[in-house]
Amino acid sequence: MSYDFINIEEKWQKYWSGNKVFKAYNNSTLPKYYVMDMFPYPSGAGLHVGHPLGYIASDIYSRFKRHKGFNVLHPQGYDSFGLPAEQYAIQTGRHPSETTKENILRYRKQLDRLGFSFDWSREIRTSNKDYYKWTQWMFIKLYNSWFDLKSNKARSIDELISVFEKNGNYELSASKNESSEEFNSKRWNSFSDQKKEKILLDYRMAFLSETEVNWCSKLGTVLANDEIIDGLSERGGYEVIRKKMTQWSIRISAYSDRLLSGLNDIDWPDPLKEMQRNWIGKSEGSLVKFDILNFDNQIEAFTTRPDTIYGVTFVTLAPEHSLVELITKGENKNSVNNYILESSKKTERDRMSDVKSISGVFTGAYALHPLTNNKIPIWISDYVLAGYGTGAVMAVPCGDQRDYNFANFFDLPIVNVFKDIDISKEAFKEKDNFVLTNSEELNGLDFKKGCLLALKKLEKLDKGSHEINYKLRDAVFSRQRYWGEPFPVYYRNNMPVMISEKYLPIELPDVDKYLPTEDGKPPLGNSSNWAWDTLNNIIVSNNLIDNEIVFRMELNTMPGWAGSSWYFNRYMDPTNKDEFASKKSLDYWKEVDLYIGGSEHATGHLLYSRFWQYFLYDLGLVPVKDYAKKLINQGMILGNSAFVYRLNGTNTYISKELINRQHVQLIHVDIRYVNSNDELDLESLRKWQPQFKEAKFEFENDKFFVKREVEKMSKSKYNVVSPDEICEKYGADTLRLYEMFLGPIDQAKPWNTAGITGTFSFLKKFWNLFHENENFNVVIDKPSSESLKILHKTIKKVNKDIENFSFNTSVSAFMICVNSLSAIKCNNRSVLESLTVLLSPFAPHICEEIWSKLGHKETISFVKYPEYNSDYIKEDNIEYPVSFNGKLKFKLIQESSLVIDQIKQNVISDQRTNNFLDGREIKKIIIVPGKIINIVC
RNA sequence: GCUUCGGUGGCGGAAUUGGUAGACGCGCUGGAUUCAAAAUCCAGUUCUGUAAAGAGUGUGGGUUCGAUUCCCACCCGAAGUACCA
Repeated sequence: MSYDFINIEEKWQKYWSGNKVFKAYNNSTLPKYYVMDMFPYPSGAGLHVGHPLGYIASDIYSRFKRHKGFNVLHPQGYDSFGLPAEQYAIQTGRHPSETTKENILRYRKQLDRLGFSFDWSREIRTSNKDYYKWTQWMFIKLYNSWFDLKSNKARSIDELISVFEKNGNYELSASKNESSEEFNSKRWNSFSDQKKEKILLDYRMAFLSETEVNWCSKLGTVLANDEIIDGLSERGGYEVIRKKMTQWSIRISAYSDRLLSGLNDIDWPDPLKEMQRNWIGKSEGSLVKFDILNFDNQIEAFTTRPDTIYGVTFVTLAPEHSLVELITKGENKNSVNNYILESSKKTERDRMSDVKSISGVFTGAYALHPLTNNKIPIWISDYVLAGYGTGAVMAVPCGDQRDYNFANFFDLPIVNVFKDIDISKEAFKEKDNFVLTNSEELNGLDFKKGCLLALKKLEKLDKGSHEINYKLRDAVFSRQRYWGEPFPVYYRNNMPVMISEKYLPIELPDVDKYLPTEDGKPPLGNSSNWAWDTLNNIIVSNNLIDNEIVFRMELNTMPGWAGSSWYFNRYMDPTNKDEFASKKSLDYWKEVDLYIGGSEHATGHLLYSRFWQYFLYDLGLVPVKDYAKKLINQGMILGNSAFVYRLNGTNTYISKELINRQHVQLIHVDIRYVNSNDELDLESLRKWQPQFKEAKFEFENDKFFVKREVEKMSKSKYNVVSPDEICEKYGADTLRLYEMFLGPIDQAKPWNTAGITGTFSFLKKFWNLFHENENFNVVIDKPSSESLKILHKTIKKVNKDIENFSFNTSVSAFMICVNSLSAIKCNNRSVLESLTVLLSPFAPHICEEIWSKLGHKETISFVKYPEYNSDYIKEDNIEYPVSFNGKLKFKLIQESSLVIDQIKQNVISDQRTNNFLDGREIKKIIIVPGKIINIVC
């Protein structure tokens, strides 16, 4: 009987889903374990072999935990709102919900084929109204909250209102938008409702404000910072400019500190934590206040180097700084305005590529040095970023290279505050190896002491304060797109009003066109039924808008990260109609124990979702702060692209070695037409694309070779390998094993189909262990000690490897095990049974088949996982000396204690140790519990 | 520039706290089986050398009886980030 993987896999996949084998229950006496994958975006292209890598790893771990007696939750769903579906809708006119459904169906089919143990009864889709109802609900919660800096948590807006009513906002310490207005309770109570609303909006966790946004006109929408790469849009690579727009934002910056310190408590990969730390960008320093000559206003500048305060020779403002207009005087007005205009025209990309050129203009105004009262000029320059710190810099040319360059370029004075340090060529940027000079009372101090004293002086004069600054910006939450969650918001008197939770979900309306309207309104502006009737509490026709009962709705939709920021909680109770998840289910599952996904989400989804969970936690809606205890980033599987060389301007292609400095272009060709020797099948190529039909080819030795290169797998590069082809040819079990065998889970690695024969023949050998001459043949006898040794070595290694997520080495261990067992022709039932259970997380179909052939009725998935017994392995007790330092150390292979005489004998008979002993006598033997033996001589 | 991670055969990659470097797989070579091929099985495969032997984990130093592993300097690669004051 040969290994018929096609039938076996089909049979068991049917069995598993038919019997709901992997359904997880919210009440169980078993300990819980929650394994989650980052849910996919169902794109039109389908899966390639790179996609399932993480799913296979998480599936192995889930199955392993099931064997270990855990109640495992292993769900899957779809992040189904998003731009690609909408782009497709724009091009074809088909409704995104239609194409999304199709794509999901195809994804599901492909996933099912790999034998995953997902509990599909818990599937969720972010674009389902039953789901986004709760996304909208949470948005309302954000809107109705403010952030209290004293208790460092989000609180209900009602509490803020009562604070205002009692004390005004003088004593309040809250995270808010820049608004200078201060009021006492009396004034607050005298404000109109609209005015109150306006003020409250500055404090809400979700707020509307005019902010500078990244506008991508090609995509017709704003983008978050993490959606921009090298100044171009991540999707499409289009130009992005800065633009002021009224937008919803989420006050994620309030959580900077907690998001940063929370990293210490979670088991996430270090590089990823580091990325989040950089993105949050904490820096500690001082806020320095500069009076302005002839004005009442002050310029606040953030600096990390208050010790160099005496080196300040000018102040630079960002062109967008709010004081620029006020302080610019007559003759400077023109040049300043021109400069502002020009820098606002620059795209992100221009600004970035323009880093080296120096530009700026003098405002004509002067600031006063806070300690010396010297007059120092105020300049503007776009090297100062409006979005960071206060948008103002106290320029210290001697200590900062940009200030240095700027001062030299515009011939501004430079004061050297570093004793005996040469700054004639460049600024001195170090924080060590200097003492201060030219700095009055700071003279002779180093960085640390200088900072302390400078700050103390500034504080005394009320000219400065200690300040911590973060790079993390509030997240823009509006998208001018169709395929996203609608806001549960209508506008009354131009102020946003939340629709009551009772009437959720606010369903996405149908539109004819998915592009923004011509007057720049988002696509929802194309809907004729997008108004809110406050009497009946329903969506009605736009014609009925009277601004008394019927009001216009918010036209923007939420960004992609809204739905993905809390989905892990929904899996716990996915069909709940009354809550996003019941308290009982939340308390039972608590958090994700293992989360697997790509590191490309480090500063997007993985930061937003942490924030979102913190927020829910503050409101007492979830029981844990951080939702994922452990996270693993799977590396990408790369494609092995093939190229042909085309002579420039011709339709002639030349084989790889014939280039000889001719001018050529590289053209991707489909890797299916290239064999493992990089030879191209020209006949198939000619049929593939018309340009090759009549093309000329120059051969070397009658063969045509292509150039190979490893790059990302993508349809457009013609290097995609589909899991379906592999399943057809070798089966899902082989694919699963091979993907794990390819290398460490977290490393990027190129796909190479040729290598798969190794894991395929391993499975055949495994199958043959149970079969002899076409018959299933295992015997019940006493297992040989040799077979037990082989088995238990493997059990030990595999258990350890799975716990360490070192799946590639456990596959190796299986291969060694099967080879060794077949070498000694072992067909002992108990040994092979244990091996089958051991292998089943990796190759579930074949193991399930064999399990049933062994006469078991239950599915293999819940059988107790084999544990190793050291008694079977013990043998060579001493390996070799470990270290020699007056003492000799021996490493033991087994923990079992040893007879001292045996050690002595071994030591003396071993030639290597004999050399070390050099004739000396063994005085004392110390056995250390940690497997090490010290021999003193 | 800064931060982080990495550099081991023809290739993907193994190697516990420093202890026989190259497990396992691919590829390659030879052999068996076959009319032949596929498949399968056996043997070999770091490099130099016929061999004996020697060299060898990016480079150069150091610690150590012993270094892929620890320390210092440098080179190269990948990822992230960047007028961040």
